[in-house]
Amino acid sequence: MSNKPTAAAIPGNTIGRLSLYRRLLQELLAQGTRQVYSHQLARLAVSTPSQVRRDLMTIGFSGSPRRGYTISELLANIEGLLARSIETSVALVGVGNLGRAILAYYANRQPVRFAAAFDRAPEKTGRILHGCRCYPVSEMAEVIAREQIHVGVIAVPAAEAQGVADQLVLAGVRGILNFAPVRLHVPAGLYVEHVDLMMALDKVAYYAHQQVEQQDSSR
Amino acid sequence: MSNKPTAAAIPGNTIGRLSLYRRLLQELLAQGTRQVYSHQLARLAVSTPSQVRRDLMTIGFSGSPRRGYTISELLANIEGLLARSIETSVALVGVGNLGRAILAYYANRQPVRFAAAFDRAPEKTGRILHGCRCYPVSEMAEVIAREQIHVGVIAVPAAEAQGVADQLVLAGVRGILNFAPVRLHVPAGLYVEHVDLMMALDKVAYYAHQQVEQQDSSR
DNA sequence: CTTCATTTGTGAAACTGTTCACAGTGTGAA
DNA sequence: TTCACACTGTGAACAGTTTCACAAATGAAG
Repeated sequence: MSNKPTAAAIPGNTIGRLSLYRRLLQELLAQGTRQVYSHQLARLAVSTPSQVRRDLMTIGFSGSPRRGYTISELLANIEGLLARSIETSVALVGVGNLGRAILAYYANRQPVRFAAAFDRAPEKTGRILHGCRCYPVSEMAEVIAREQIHVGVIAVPAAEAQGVADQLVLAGVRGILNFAPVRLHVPAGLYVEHVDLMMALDKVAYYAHQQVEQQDSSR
Repeated sequence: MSNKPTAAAIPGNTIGRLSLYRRLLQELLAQGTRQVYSHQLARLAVSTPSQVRRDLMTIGFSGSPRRGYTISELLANIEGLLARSIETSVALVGVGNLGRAILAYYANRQPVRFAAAFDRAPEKTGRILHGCRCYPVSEMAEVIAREQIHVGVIAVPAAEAQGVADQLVLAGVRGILNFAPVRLHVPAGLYVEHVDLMMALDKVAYYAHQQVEQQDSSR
């Protein structure tokens, strides 16, 4: 039986929170804490104890009553689950303002390796930024195959994003993180995560403004 | 009756999609299209016709059978709802790599006005970046009050984010867009949107890798 | 050894968001 | 003017997620 039943599909929200827990647990461990209760982790994550327990239950991790969860074990568990990221090499496409900021942001954070960057502009290629070599887009397929890259990060203008995505898919990438303000069409089964900055700001503006109105109307 | 019943709380997901529809509709209008069907908009948004119709129903907008939705009307409707953003001034805190990229990204996109930026480092203050003046953090309260800023964007290192959030709240901001990899604690009623780049990449890496495994196990 | 306080694990309820399916309707064609 | 079609609007089913509430387990204290 090579198929562990634990390996069922974990919902995206849960994966997101696990990523957060990992960071928090790393900090706690660095501070010398050994054990943690669901309510403590919940406070750090700005969540609820129930939610934390449910998430840990989802990944099949157990604590013990009265003692809580052993941080080192829990951390190992979560890292084993997610951060094959360690084994996952990533490619960045688009070395503009945003691309460079992304590179800087992820540089030297543990579980990520940017194995290559790509840009159309010749003056950007050939250099090494934050430990990541920049190639011309024409070499994308070749480099992605050679470096065993499974994830692509798109940080190009909206108009070029779909084309880049197509190239990435063709090159064999299995997941895409897209910063361009367009929805990407990809073959079924491929995973795409959109980070839509415009949408994010619109949401904040909407709710912030709504509050102002409620305040006004309650005079 | 000053309270329009339409003004009920619209769920965050819907607001997000409306933001997307707005962009798509703007493009369509620029191309000279006048009318659009739910299934067309759905294809552009990589969504479903049902979802589109439900969203427009949520904001109380009606089309007509066989004709679809009139783009100009729909756009006006959505903009009237969301993009009080036009009236909402925004402040950026943290003018590092990410902060500058954010500024560049939003600069000259219609419904956003970055009225001020703040940074601790003296060598960054006093300049004007992408049409946005940079002040020292000590002047935050004053500038935010003067410029009627209601939204703050946080792009500082994790360790400083909570402190900055507290200052923003104190200065009277009503919504926060947070790029720092920490969960912020704010008074109830204030809106916070987190853009967690680490989490986003973890999600992609997880699902991308899972795919690889499924492929392998199905030999 | 027993009791008590505390925390986990989890079935079930409640809630939220999405999709279905079809009645109703305006439109263009004849 | 009538007809048939292709669309919208929406109640209701469905799916997914979060929260509740409580039994079971554990360690500490007496």
